[in-house]
Amino acid sequence: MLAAAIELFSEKGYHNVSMYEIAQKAEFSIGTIYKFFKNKEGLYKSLIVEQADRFHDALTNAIEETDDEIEKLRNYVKTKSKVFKDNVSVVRLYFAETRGASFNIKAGLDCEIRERYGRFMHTLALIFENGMKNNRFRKIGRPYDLAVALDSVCNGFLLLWLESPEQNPYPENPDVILNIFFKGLVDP
Amino acid sequence: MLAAAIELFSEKGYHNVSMYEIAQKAEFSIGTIYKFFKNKEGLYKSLIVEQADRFHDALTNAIEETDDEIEKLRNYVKTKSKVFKDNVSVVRLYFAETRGASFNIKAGLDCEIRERYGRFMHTLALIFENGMKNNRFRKIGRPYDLAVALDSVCNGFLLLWLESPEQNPYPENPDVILNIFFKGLVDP
DNA sequence: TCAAAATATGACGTATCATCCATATTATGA
DNA sequence: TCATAATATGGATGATACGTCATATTTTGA
Repeated sequence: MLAAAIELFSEKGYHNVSMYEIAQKAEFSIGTIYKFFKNKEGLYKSLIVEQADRFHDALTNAIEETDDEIEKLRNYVKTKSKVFKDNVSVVRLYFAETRGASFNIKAGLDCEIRERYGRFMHTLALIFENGMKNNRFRKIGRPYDLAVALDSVCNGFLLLWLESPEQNPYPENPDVILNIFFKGLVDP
Repeated sequence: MLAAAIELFSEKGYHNVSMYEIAQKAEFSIGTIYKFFKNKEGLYKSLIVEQADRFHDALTNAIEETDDEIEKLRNYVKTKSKVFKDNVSVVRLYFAETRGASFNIKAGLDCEIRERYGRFMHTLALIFENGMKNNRFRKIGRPYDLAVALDSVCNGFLLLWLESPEQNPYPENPDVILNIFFKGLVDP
């Protein structure tokens, strides 16, 4: 049932999907949906929160797999790629909620998702902070700024890939993305 | 009239704004709106395209103001900040259309806006390409990738700033962003 | 086997809106 | 000044869709 809703919301957007459509696709009746969810908004909300948590959990696990800061970042980029590629339809919704301005639901959802996203960003920032403390990284910016920057770049590439996967492949090698940060553009 | 629509769409989203509301705010009657625009979708479309063009024109001009590649990038970052700060409500819509998955309109608009965005991204990529040709920049990645990366980072910071302007100020100094690219994170 | 509980159904009440168009208002210019 | 053109208005209309609930179906267990 959630799967049907995800696919439809992802394809047409919250306001362009009717409960009738969802019921059809899920092979349930409308009434049954209302047994599981308070209303349409509740369905969407629980769907988004569940999926966002899945993403963040996977990313957090990837980071914690090793102690080496550079390897952590590599794992992060790789996992982000993998998880997103395996969940294309969810990614569209995830981006709509975390990156773009989501107008799907009047208010309230944004806060919850954004808060979780913010917490994860702090986890990411910690890698840069530690890397700077033990001199693996040069102090070229605030750790949180670097975390935002890295995540933004990954999202940028993922967005291109979403638009036209064959024309804009998400780099297989995480270093294509990381080198933008690791190697300076101008000579030191 | 466009101003009223922008504000409402930006605040509540396409589907949560009625023509009645727009008419009220614009101090016109509903019928008059239909004299100027074919329908609600037409209103939104012309509004978005016009604003996106304004943004891209301003950014293109900023880039063309100087011949120095580094200075071009500085102008880009600075102008992006300025234009966006002066048009907060529009930015939300612009992001929804170019960054997040826009579900406001069934189809067609995406293409037009995205295409313009893509064209601009090529302009930006040209700076990196030229900079590499004349050895101002090291060849740390494909020019187009670097353009996407820089734009994504700016967008990332702008998004934070949109969420809570006082807690996450968009860096006054463009080098805070550019140094992420200019200076390598790890020792060469 | 069958009655009672649990669950599923989908037609319907109600509300909202986009859009149209008959009418009213304003502008023009002779 | 007034007839005619141009423009503005907002109530009427029809379509869509959420959420309910009386009814139907299935499951349970005695």
